[in-house]
Amino acid sequence: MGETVTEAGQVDGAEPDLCGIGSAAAQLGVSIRAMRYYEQVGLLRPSGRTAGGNRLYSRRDLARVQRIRELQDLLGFNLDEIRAVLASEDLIAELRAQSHSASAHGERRRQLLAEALDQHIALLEQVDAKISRLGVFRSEIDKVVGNVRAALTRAT
Amino acid sequence: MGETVTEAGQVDGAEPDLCGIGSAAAQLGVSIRAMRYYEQVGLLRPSGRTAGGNRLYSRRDLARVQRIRELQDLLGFNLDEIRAVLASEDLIAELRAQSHSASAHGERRRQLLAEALDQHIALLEQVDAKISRLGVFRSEIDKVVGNVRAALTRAT
DNA sequence: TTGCTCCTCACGTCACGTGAGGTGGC
DNA sequence: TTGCTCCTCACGTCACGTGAGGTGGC
Repeated sequence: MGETVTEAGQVDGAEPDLCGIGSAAAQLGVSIRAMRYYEQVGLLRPSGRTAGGNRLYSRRDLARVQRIRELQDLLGFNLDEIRAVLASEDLIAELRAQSHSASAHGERRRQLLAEALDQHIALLEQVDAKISRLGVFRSEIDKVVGNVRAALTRAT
Repeated sequence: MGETVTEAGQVDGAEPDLCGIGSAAAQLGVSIRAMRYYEQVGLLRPSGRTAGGNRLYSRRDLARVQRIRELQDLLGFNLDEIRAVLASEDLIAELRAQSHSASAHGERRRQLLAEALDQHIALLEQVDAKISRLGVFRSEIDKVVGNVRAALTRAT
């Protein structure tokens, strides 16, 4: 891990806090294979590599993987759908980096922001729908639990 | 659909309200292939077949498929995990069918009920954990929406 | 030199999707 | 006879799991 970092793309030269694939996967609770697969399909790019070819991940990379897993686990999105969400988030971050006044095309910027807003509002609605369905499911299970508990007290 | 029903396993001879695989799949919003696959891996058994070999599903069969999809979509269970949950629910239904006093082994029955209760309480906890995670995720997305909205009002 | 972690193929698996070719009742 | 729905193989796909064989720094 003490190797020199190549192609980091870092602007400020101060310690970028990178870690290897094993440490990254352990911290996130995902498999090493999954990390490599996300890279293979173009969802994730490690911020650097060691001279020996080992992948190096920044905190932003780790946050990206976490977002991928949230969209998979909580909403059941496939990797193409996740790609679209991440593209929208990347766009927002990019538009925020260039200030409004500095941008040459203010109208184009406004339009892109509006699209990203719509996408995220749609996401919110999907989250709410899931929470609502889970509430219904919860009450079904709760009813079964109540019935079995009653049957048990009658049986003692 | 007007064919005679074989091997229905129905006790009371009155109209059992069976439907074909196409109608069943459409009602449930699942694919015909998925219905056949659940049968292939032993999760589902159509209540009957026509003389020509067409599958016939009862309301209980449809409810079973719905439960399979809930466990898949809402909790992300695989079919082995779902098999265990359904086995527990089947056991509860069976134990309820034979009344306590009629049962020869009351203690065995009590133990099986206790196990099924534990399983369903664990299920409840998993549902609650999912709802909680979704709440956190929701607030993250909500924050992004707020920020983008603010950027848009500044841009107008 | 010995472990340990990392690398790149590449085949296996789970839960289906998707034709291929054939049967059966209005 | 013509559609329509159903049937059984059987290969394809997505998101990885799992070795196979090799490299690289303490």
